[in-house]
Amino acid sequence: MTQAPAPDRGARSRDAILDTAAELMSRYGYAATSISMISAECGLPPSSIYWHFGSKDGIYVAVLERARIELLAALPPVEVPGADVAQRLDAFLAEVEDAFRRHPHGLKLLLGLGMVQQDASAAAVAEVHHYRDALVVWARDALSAVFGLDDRPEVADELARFTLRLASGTAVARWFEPGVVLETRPLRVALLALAAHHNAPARGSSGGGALSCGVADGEYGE
Amino acid sequence: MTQAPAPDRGARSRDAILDTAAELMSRYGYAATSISMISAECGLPPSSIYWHFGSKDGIYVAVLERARIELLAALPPVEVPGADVAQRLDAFLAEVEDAFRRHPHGLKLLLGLGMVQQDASAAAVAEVHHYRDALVVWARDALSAVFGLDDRPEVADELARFTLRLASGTAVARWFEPGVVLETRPLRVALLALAAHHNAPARGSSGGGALSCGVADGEYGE
DNA sequence: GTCTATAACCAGATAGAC
DNA sequence: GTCTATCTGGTTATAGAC
Repeated sequence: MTQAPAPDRGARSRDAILDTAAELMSRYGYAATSISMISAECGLPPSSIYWHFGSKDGIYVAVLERARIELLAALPPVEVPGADVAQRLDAFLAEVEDAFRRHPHGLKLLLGLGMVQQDASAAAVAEVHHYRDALVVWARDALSAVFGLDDRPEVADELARFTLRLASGTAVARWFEPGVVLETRPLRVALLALAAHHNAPARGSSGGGALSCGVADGEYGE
Repeated sequence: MTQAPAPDRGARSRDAILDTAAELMSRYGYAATSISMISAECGLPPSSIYWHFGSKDGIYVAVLERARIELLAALPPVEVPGADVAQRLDAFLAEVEDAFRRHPHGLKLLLGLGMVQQDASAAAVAEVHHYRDALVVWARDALSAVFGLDDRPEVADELARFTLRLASGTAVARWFEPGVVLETRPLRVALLALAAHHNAPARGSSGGGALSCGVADGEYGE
């Protein structure tokens, strides 16, 4: 009941602006989100928003930076626990699916800009690439750990690209139909088949050749 | 050398506006593309643009409609030729990859709006969904024909979703790095493994059980 | 740090001559 | 069908009191 001495009123306002901006920008995109909209939604006048962030680009950079930090914190650690490939993969996929469901902002922000490369401020472009690069590195390292691909970086890269592109595409689908989730069952089948196709060592699995798959390499092989 | 009697000057202007708008909107998104930009780029004054399309929404609808028609015309026909699954799948993937490479506008327009659902005009929303639905139907029918899934519509749906999401995600990646292509090799492995996982009949293939895959169903099965 | 008020500008859209 | 000129309203951003 202390009557709001509010030593940190500034920080709270800053967060409120950031929350509102993240919500609106991930819904309408950067260009279509105006300062007036943010102001009306969060209650603070435009001048306060400018006091905190300096410019519209500044808001965007701050929003994206926070989304990146939150998303990376929510993603599974690179060293997934599990004795064999199947266990690690299941743990990995469960956590990815969960992060995807609980952090709808992340990818939508990256997509919903409408200004990714051209005409944007250098800081905004840098943050966009920072965000994206962090995701790529995380995916490569995590999948490398899951499949034991320390000595096959190009395979880990392919699995990472595949996973991230499927996740991005699912984020696009969720844009059109809210409620769409990342389908981990087909992704699981696909990742196992891809690893087998490359004769991944499957270190820690029950057997060296266990991942080989007749379909991919045999009858229908390239 | 006929000195431009130009009986179809209107149609040519309309096309020029459409070309410019498609280029700009797929690059910057709908909201960030202004009438002035289109006017400056294509040479015609704003009033001419409004005479042809009535409103900014009208331009967007026309651009999207044309992109949809062009993309669908470029996609492989539903009935892919080929005696067995492998042949049909290869033909299918080759054409999809080609269409993806040669029609960079399509997906970027769908993504780069920043206004997909809310606040947009009813006509724009309808055209966006028309576009998307046409792609979904095409993918389901084509993959159903490739794998012989007439009696397994839910499997065809899953393969279609998988393929389209991977393609959408790749379109997003291409947004960041121009030159990115649709990787059909991993997609091929994944689709075969998914079909095998569902015990797809593989009608027209060399054998009924040929698609079964030890990895997906056996040791690591769910 | 937050507010009211407003400057400077550019957007989408229209009027009407030709 | 195309042009010049313009209206109205919203946009980013700032000034200055509190």
